[in-house]
Amino acid sequence: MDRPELPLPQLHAFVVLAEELHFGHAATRLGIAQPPLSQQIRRLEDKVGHELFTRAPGHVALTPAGRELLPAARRALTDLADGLAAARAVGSGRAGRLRIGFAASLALTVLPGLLRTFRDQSPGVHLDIHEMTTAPQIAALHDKSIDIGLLREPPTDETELGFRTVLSEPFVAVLPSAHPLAAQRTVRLAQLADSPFVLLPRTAGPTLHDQIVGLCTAAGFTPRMVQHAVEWQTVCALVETGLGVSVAPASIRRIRLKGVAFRRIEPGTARTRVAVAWRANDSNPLVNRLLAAISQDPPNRPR
Amino acid sequence: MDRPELPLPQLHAFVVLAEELHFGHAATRLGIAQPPLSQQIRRLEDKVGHELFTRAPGHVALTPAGRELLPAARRALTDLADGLAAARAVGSGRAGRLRIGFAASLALTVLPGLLRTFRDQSPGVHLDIHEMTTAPQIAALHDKSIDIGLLREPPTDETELGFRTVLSEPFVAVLPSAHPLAAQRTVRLAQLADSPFVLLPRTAGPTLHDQIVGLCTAAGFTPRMVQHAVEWQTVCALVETGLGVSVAPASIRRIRLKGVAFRRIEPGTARTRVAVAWRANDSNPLVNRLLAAISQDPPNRPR
DNA sequence: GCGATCCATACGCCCAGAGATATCAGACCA
DNA sequence: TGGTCTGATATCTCTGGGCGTATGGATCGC
Repeated sequence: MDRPELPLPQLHAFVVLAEELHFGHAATRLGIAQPPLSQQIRRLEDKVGHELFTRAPGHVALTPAGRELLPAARRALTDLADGLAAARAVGSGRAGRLRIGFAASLALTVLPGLLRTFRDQSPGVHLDIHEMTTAPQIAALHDKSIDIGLLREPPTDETELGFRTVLSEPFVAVLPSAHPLAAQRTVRLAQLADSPFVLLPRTAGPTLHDQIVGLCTAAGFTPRMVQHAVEWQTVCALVETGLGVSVAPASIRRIRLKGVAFRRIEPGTARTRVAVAWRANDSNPLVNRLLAAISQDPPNRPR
Repeated sequence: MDRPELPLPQLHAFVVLAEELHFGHAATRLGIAQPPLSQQIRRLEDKVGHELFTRAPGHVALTPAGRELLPAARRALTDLADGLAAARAVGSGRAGRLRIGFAASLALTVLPGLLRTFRDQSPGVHLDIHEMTTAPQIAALHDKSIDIGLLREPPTDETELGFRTVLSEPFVAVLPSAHPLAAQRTVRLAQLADSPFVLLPRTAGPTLHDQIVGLCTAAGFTPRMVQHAVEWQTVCALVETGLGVSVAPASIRRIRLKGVAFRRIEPGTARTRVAVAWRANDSNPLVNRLLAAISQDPPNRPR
């Protein structure tokens, strides 16, 4: 690509004159006097090396060379105007694309409100949402395949990522309706000691997994795993079949299955945090806009 | 169309930097020092209103806004470079389009050589050739639907057109082979006084028509028209059928029909001129190139 | 900790070009 | 023939920006 030879102001004058075919009118449209316009055209013709207009008195017309240059000039000007507008829209966060990873358990709680709030504020922004568990979200943030993560139990050793807790919720026991404990309003964790467990695999989200196992350990037993499933939806389905019980964040109450009962765990002091995560050095203004949307409309309780 | 906000040199620098993603290398490619490049980018970012690159030490990358602007900038630059090259090619006569009207009788004589010469000199030029008689050529030159005319007997009262004679040729008698006069090597015009005539209609080319009729009148008779035809080819075909005789420019000897004889007219003083015609005020360089091609390769005798 | 690398900043030079006003020249019309 | 319209020319001003050199500051690798 060579260095540009034709200044844009002259091309603009050229295009306008080509439309008006009248120096006086074109100058008026350009907001300048007529002599400067004559100069602009003259300079442009000097650079092109050929006349672009024939000036018969009372009749200005394009030469073949001018006819050849006109569409290119027009395209260049509109391209730049459009490109500039688009760049400004993206730069100011009025448009663009934001890739969001989210934990499946949030699909029914924090995610809908967040998306609605953000879309209202930034209707021009395209949102790509990808369901993924915590660990893949961290990796995806690092390799820049997502810009925002909505995840559980953020790791504490991530210096390049920012985290902000958006929700703190207790745990619930997930029981088949037929389970004896389902008759109680609340459940103490130790009562689950003998039941087989269904949980997410540790690789999906080690922190949350360790937290749940830790709770059981504190209650005096080691949970006996019979099955792993990568989505809470699946966990509930497995519980429904009577395969086992589970312990899960309260959000999953939103998953309504006939044969599954959710029971508050006593004491309810242990809580799991849902956080939004982003690259600390991300200059994309949409990231900050989304964080602002979260602050403005905090989903601070499980609904 | 608004006045352009982004200077092209800055956009050029932007595009190069977006390709190199390295200020030093980009500056070298642009042939300038590094600080000026930093300034260019800075000024461009000021005008856009947003950063276009993230400058992490050792790692320059486009922002979303920059990614949005880049294709538009690239398109604009290539469009202008291409448009400028095309305009220069057209302006210098290396490319473009030339519309030529020509009399059908020249299709076998002056036209082929002229086209060959011109195409050799200006291979990039597209030639539109249109067969038409003299009067329509004059009209087409005036309304600019052709740029060049090749016609017979140019009118003398056309101030806005330029003419140059390219060929002066005698007349021949066109006879059926069976005609008694076909036995002679030459024919005196008065010998045709009793034969019916086939000619082009006067509207096709009044000057040539009047000239032929004038020759007959000078020879002491008024030709008796039995048929008009708008092409010499047709005239010859009609003569072949024995419908009549004709008087035509010698060029039409090139039309070879078994049953038609061409005979020199004695005395051969009367000649018809073939001229090239153009708009005197036409600034199209291709017109002058074509005129130059004619001067260089004069088709000065009927072949 | 010490260069090396890389980009930003500061400052100065200089010119192309965009703008204005005043004036001229040709064509056309009354 | 003189007025009008149109575009060109002449001349001046001013500023944006393109480029240079010198220097500062941050990060990285050894």
